[in-house]
Amino acid sequence: MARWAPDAAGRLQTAALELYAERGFEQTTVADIAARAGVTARTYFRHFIDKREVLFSGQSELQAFLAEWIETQVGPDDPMTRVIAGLEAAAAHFPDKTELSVKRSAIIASNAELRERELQKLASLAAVIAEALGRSGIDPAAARIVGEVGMMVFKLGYERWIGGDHTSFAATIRSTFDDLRTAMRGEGQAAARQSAGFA
Amino acid sequence: MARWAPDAAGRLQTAALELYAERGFEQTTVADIAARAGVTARTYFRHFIDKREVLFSGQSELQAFLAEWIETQVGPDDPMTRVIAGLEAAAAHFPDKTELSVKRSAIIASNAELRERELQKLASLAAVIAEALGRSGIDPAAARIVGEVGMMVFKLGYERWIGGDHTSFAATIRSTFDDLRTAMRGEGQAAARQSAGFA
DNA sequence: GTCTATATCGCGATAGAC
DNA sequence: GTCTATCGCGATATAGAC
Repeated sequence: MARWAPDAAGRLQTAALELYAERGFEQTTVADIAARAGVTARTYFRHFIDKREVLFSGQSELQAFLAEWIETQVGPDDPMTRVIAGLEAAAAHFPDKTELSVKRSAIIASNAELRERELQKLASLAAVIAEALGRSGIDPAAARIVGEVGMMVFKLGYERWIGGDHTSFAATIRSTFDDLRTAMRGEGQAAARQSAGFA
Repeated sequence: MARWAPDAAGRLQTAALELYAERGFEQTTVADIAARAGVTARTYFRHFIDKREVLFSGQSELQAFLAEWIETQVGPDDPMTRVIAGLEAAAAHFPDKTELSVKRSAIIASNAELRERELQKLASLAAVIAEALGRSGIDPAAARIVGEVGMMVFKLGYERWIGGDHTSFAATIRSTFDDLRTAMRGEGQAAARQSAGFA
């Protein structure tokens, strides 16, 4: 028999999610989490850099998938189209929406520090998209913008998906992007100004 | 004579900026900052919730200005146009780019915790824009999207302004938005797919 | 795994402003 | 007198060093 129970990281994640849900993030100490997972606080910090990070694994898989997808596409489509298609593909591979994922979102929403970490992860997603586009030969400034837009669509789409109805994540991404395009298009005054020679 | 030197908060901000620039954020303790400002660490925490917050005042003025501006506009322009115009107006009221503001940006860029806080402030800006639009009768979902876009334009524009050439902040905001519109419009494949019935 | 720095916050006291 | 800014002390937990 092994000296330690396997998958300490997994047990820590489960313990943390449970405790954060039960008592709230601030009322939970890292020592509590470690105890429930059957390890010491020191071991916790070997697996996760800080108290927040337990809730944000998975992010790196998404980033890797997207970067790979963006760089291996060969079509003549423009960067924005390519990134949104990549997000839809990634969304199709997402695990189903479970009670736990909803709970996780609620925990994050309830605490400022956790919301900050989530934003940092999203910023990192934007950077990954921009870098992948850059490696595909897209101009860096344009890549930066498209990375930000892609990230925003993912953020709003995820939010809608978790909070909402029963549509698939991929479909939610698509409709979010459509709504964004509509908002950007502008009507009346805006259209007039634009056709008057804006860019 | 007053019992305490006035403007403790201001002295704390100055001291913090100096020390963060001299030794770096992590190498500076709150006690150091307080000492240089002539108060105790306990007093520091009465003015700023945590070690990072000293670098992010000013944000609330921007938010108040924008909310006010958005709600008092009367033109028939669509929300996106209104928000960008508001950002340009706010940018026109910004203090000049000084050595200190550049230094402040460099400090923030050099530390992950500070970048997280900056993102949180920007998220709060997006929320403020969305709420102001909501109070102006705009549909909440559309307001949310426009808030996010406005925030992004501000973020990218500020970054370009601080990092770049000699253009005014307002002009930088405008050209950033133009670039965003160009990226969103999409060419070739994207245009074809769109006219094939996407939105 | 142990040791430690320090960020953060609660509490009670103090002194001047109004 | 009440209000407000500050101090000083003490406690706890995160996070990094050794």
